[in-house]
Amino acid sequence: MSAIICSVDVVLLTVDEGVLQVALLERDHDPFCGALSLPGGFIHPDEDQDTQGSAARTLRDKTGIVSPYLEQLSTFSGPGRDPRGWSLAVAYYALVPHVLIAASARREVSLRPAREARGLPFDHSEIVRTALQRVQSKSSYSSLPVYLCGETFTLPELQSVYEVVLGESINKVSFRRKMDELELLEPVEGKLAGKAHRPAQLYRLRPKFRQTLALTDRGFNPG
Amino acid sequence: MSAIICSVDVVLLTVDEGVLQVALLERDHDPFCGALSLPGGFIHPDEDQDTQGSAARTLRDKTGIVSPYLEQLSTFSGPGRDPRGWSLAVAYYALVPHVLIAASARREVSLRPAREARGLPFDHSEIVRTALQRVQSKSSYSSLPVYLCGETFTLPELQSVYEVVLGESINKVSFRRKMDELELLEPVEGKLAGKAHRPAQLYRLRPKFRQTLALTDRGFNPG
DNA sequence: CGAATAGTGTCTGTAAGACAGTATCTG
DNA sequence: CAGATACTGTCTTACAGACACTATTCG
Repeated sequence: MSAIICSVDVVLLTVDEGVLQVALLERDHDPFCGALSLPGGFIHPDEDQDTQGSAARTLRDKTGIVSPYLEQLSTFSGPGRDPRGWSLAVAYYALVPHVLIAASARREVSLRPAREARGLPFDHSEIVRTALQRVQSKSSYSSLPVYLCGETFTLPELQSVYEVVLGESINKVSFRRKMDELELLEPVEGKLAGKAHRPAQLYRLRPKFRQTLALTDRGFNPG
Repeated sequence: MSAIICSVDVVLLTVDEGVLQVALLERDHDPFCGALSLPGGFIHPDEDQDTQGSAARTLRDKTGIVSPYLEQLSTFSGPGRDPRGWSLAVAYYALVPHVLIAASARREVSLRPAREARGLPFDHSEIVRTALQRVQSKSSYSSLPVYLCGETFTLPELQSVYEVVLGESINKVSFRRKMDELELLEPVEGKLAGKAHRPAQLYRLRPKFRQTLALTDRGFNPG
């Protein structure tokens, strides 16, 4: 029961430029001073109600972002992941619309294509990989990707976010049928004018799904 | 970063008497001396390669069982869950066939119906609840329940285990079709004589699935 | 009107559920 | 042979995917 280094790390994901991006910060002290890494920090028992609180606090303090979606991913541990000694990190992942990052993220935050994140310090590359698997898997049978959209969005936008997350294209008719059955969305007045074509209907999350995922039995299958 | 109590807890599940059972131990010291609780213990940085190692060691030392399936569940934390102070427990769940418990479990191990586990010390009731949800959910689209069967088993036995875990009955034809498609099992010589009727074919896990789950797209649906 | 994107109607194929049949054991 | 359980053949139903059609905007 000697010294265990207890920390949290957050994989903050967003979709920009048609790609899943992960938020990284340049470390300002050793170990790995100067390297880009996940936002993370020590657990503060005096301050935090639990590790979820530690993650929310760390994310807010280091990136400026208060994420509407923050979920525990997994706990990583062992003698080798931190040169300072045996350590334990409870990892979380957050999903935020890109507009929120543009609006409130501190300038130090760097976005990098998440699937190309390699060579990060500690075991952060593995944590990012695990987060991507979880988000991809969970998106295949739930409404998780709506957290990557803003307040309002169109169905083609939402489908595109699903396709980016899942890494494969989805049948349009099936996608819309499924969205309809889930009764997840409600139309919002005001259309989104595209560039120079038929504008799409705007939708928003129904209030009852603000804090809950909608689940589907059979998933969004490629097509 | 003051003192954080770091431990692991294991939810050991098995199917007996047609019910999911959880293994509990009587605590022999405070806090909660005398109460039935999950097998758990402190992380030993000098000894453990990671928390998975801590969980395997704790399970072996306290129950005598070496589980073929042990997976991280979630991490529970906060100032209130342990009267000694701010604590963090990495929870794991293990699935073992009942014959293994009969063969190697220490006499102190008590099995209790898992869905009725309430009033356990710390937040162990919540941990058990979370484990049940995870196992149920994962069983609906994977071969997880085979770990609850012994080396060899019949299809009616396996289906019954699925039904116990999922809490609902499964269409027999669909179940067998699915098992066939997954190419998960191979027949074994020697039939299992039931009580007084047609004996069922014995099967075992194909070697390539010893360490891997088989996944299905659409799940085992009730019927 | 043409181009481009949004959205829909409908056919088809696939896979799951229901049901009823056959197979094989004990006493 | 009766009873009980194991296993299978096949029809029906439900849902996902394909495709082609209509709708609406801009220039």
